[in-house]
Amino acid sequence: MAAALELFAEKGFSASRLEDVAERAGVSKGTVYLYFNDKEDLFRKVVKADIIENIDVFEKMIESHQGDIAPLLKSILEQIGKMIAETRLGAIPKIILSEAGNFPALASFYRENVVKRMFRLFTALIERGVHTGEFRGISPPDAARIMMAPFLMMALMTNSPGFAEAVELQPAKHVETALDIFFTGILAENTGERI
Amino acid sequence: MAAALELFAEKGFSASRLEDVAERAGVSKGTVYLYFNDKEDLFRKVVKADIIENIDVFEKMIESHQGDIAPLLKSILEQIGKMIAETRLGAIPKIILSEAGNFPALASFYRENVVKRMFRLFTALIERGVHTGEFRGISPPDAARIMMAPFLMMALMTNSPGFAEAVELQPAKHVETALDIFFTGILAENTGERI
DNA sequence: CCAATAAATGACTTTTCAGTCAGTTATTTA
DNA sequence: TAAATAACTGACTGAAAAGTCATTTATTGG
Repeated sequence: MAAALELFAEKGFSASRLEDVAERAGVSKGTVYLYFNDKEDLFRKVVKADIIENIDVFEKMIESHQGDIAPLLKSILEQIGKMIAETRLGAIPKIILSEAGNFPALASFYRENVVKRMFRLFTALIERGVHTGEFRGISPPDAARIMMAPFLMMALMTNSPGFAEAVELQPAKHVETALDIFFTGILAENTGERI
Repeated sequence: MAAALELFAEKGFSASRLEDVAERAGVSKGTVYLYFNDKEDLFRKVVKADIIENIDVFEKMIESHQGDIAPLLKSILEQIGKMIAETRLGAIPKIILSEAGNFPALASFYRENVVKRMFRLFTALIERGVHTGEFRGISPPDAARIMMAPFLMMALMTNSPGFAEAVELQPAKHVETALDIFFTGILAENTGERI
């Protein structure tokens, strides 16, 4: 599955030969079919693994959280940034977006269980911040989308050869700047809405 | 070429049958081969058309501009937002990112002539704003990347069925919020660096 | 109006690759 | 240590799709 994720990220799903996946994993093509019904099944299992659990963790963190929203939000985003920088998980949104048209069921699963869930989670957090007066009166869903964008960008670019370099994208710096500009942009204190 | 762009955007390059491109264009498969050497040649020509000219226009606008940077920057970004919302051009970055591994030469062309050029253009503008004191002392290349992210997001999502809806992305609103948060986040006046 | 030329067609050939399975190798159990 | 079982292999098959080209259809010019 790790070999498949790598190859799919590099070449896309359709353009990846199952034999190359097998070779990269150090087995023969036949072996792959002992564990996965077909190529699509392999793709589906690659996507489902490792994704859902992380969201559960974030939801738990949020439920039990007390106090200011910004530090929690920053902490979650920093963790996501680390995950994209240090693992191959960022390749999954890239593959999903590319292949959404060919695998409607999988795309739908991903939209419902990952995209929408993350979006709701961030929207709810920002809403809390707006209610307490910590953030200024922006629309929470709109702000959530803008907040997510630099992370999507980073996921895509670090998994497409040469693109991160083309925009001088260094993960840690990128996350830091994203948080700096976003929070400066929505904190009430910076636009005179509070204090 | 318009038919190809549509189909590649929907299904990806490898998964698109040349016969389907031909059908959508209202010609036969043979006809496609009269105008393009092979599938890859078609892809290359689709990507190169319509992209470069727009950047030339922006560079001209910038050269001749006098006065505050923010309004110019906003105007350029609004135009880009409109283009993504109203044409299929946003599909091109999506296809390029997906297929970068399979077409290194094309990916390299796109990185040099589109990504890097836009990136330099935005970086230079932000730098001017920082120098005049209009923007606070952020790193221009870092800010440029963050500024571009919501537009990349929009290009990808509006060209992947169901994803724009999943995050309630309405192009005009999205652009407006992106600009609002970004400029609030970098204007010097909001962090006390100027007046 | 007809010949010459250009454009388009779609049946055909070739290539590629997902998926199969009879045979081989490794591991477990008695 | 030998039989039984499990894991793996890669040559093979069939389907799908890229790419070809002899033939047909449309356009132009005299």
